[in-house]
Amino acid sequence: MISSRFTVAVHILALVHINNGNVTSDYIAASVNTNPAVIRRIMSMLSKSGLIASHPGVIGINLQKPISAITLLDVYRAVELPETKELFTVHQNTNVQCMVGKEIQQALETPLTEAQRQMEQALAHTSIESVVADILHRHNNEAGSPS
Amino acid sequence: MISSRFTVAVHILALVHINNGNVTSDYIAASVNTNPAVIRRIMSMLSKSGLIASHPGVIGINLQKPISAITLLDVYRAVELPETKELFTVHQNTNVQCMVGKEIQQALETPLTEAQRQMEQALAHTSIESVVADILHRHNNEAGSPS
DNA sequence: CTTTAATGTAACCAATATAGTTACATTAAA
DNA sequence: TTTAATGTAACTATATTGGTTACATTAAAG
Repeated sequence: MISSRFTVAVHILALVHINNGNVTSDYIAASVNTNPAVIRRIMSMLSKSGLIASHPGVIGINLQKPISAITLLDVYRAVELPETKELFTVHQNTNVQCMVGKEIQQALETPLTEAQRQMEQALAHTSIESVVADILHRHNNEAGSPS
Repeated sequence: MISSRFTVAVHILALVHINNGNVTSDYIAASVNTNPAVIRRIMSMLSKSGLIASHPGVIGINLQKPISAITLLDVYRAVELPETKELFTVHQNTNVQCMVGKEIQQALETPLTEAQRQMEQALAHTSIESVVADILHRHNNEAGSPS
């Protein structure tokens, strides 16, 4: 299972974009319903990946790329797998005296890498801009009369 | 990250197929290099999903479907997400007073479901039969002279 | 019938990941 | 100088994973 850091990070970026960067970690935390330190921890990961920039003592979070150029894949890579890069865990230290134990990792590499690639390509097809557009669209529809 | 139960389960099925079902959990554990109880725990999940059948006191594991009809997706679903079914964790209990907090889960559902679907479809393209064929192929190539 | 050996499963344990929480140093604006 | 925000560390609770031991159940072999 992929942790909720990912969707929280999308939440952060949506708020940053909608408010033109004028948001604090306290404000974001109130929307996410968690602790400001949790938000700042995820912000740190987004900063290290070059998606946002912020400064101590200064209100405001600056997107480092156009919102239309930030995809779900960028966010996923920023907050999940910051070092490992692999979606699937392949068991190691198998018995090389056995043919299956000797070859299983290599035999699985191609199909598992391809599965990960397909998932990542799907994430790459959606920008944060379109997620925000969907949020605004849903909000406007609900804000209208219920007739 | 997806746990190694998945690749261990593939390992189990490969050994079952290659040995025509005449394998014990001790034998499999020696190839995987783990404890027999770990193997039996995963076997239990494969049984509950209808992929294999076995019986106390009896050596032998019976595939319940043709090996060519068992895909990596079948195995993945059997040993991962036995109840939840969702690859991504979406944070809940967000602040509905905020537009983003109110709509974020719905806005993410389509792209995340699609990403999961793409990954699963990729897994569905590879059968255990083809994994075993790859193992045999690699084994035969290496077994030959190194010339 | 008895012995043997295998599966099915429960009960722990250690290690790790996740998310929440508190605290505080650093920084810059008012 | 005061205020307030970020950056980060430390600690905790919880859940997951994988390893381990133990044992009841079962069936085959002798």
